[in-house]
Amino acid sequence: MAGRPREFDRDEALAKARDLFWERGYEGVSMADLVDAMGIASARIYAAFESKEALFQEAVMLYASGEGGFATRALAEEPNILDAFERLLRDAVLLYTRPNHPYGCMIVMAATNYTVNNQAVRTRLGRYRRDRAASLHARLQEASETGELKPDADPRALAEFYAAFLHGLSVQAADGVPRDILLPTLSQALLPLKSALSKG
Amino acid sequence: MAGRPREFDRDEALAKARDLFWERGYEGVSMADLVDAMGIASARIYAAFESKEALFQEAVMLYASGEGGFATRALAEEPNILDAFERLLRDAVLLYTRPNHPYGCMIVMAATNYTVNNQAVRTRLGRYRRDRAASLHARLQEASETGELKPDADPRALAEFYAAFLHGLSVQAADGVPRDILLPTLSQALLPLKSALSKG
DNA sequence: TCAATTCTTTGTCGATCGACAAATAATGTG
DNA sequence: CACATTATTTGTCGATCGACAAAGAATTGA
Repeated sequence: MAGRPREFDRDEALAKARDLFWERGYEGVSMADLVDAMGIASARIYAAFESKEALFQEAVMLYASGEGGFATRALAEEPNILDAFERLLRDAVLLYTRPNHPYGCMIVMAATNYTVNNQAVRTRLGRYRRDRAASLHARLQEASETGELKPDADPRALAEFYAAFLHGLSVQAADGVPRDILLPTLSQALLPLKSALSKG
Repeated sequence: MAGRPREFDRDEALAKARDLFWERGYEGVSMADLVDAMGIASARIYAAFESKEALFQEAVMLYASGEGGFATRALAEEPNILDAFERLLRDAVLLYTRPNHPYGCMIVMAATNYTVNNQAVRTRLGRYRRDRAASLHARLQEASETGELKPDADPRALAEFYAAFLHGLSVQAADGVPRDILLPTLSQALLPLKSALSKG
């Protein structure tokens, strides 16, 4: 276990790949683009990351465990469900409209188009999106069972409503809708949850 | 002004191209795919439609003036704003989850990823999406001025909220979320408008 | 009938796609 | 030191991309 040491910073290179995929999507980024952005020859990329698809996959995981994990964090850390959703939505807008970063959510934007070869890439991101909807549902279901929500509240409908809204925020942001336009939509978006609360 | 008559049905061929672009997006469809789906040689496609980009453009216009025009129709035909938005959202879900058709909205799905060459395609669809948001805004603004909405209602925030939700519905549908899951989210989504109504 | 026009057939073009082979260089270990 | 191991350099591979050139076929109008 020795060998010549790697001369570039693997994490740095991965972050640059993530940003490029985030902005243009899997198929919008060519190996030549990656060579330019990462600053290393293609053979080195293959040696370090195996393939374009594996590199993309790792870049998505970096995103999901970093900035992209805001939903998981808000749901886990906020005991009050309204606080959780307020924070979650606010963090989403702030991330999707962050200056000097690609607009929108990487997991929503990076693989909606797909050639036949790359259907697997799209399907996997779709699964991530469904996972997020499922975690919203789980939190709302829990709130329903603990009495945080009214007995007649519909956790599933609320979950899919917020999942849809989150995905839509990403499209809006990617289209250049600015932060100060998107933030005021959140008080609208929170009304369904508020009217499902027991003490509201 | 004569010449050999065209042997294939141009409208039929265009509709097939629309369906393919709808399902896989601009860059997800190659000329070879179009040749297969439309059943005509590539030189004939170029003779009839000029280029892949022009064909895509025309396919988008076909979609927008057909099934994709549900929002325009609902806003124009329903005098009551709540009726308009109820119908608009319902039509969206029905279209996006229509059996034997691609899922989701063509204008939302067909060009979110883009290589540098095709940035123009993406930008144009983004403009269409902004136009739809603008038409929602116009209708809400009108409702505000005629007193259909409360004086303190925020037409812009409502418009961007519904634009985002519509875009999100498309992502959800494209991920395979079924119609009977998406329809119950609409009563949630209508709450913000209902609470902005004057007589509510 | 023939000239002008338009469509269809056939084949191919240069560019780019993702991916790798082979040779060389740099490390730790024995 | 020699050796095994891993990284880098350099060049290139076959496949596919969108696009079109050239020639033949079918139509209308003169």
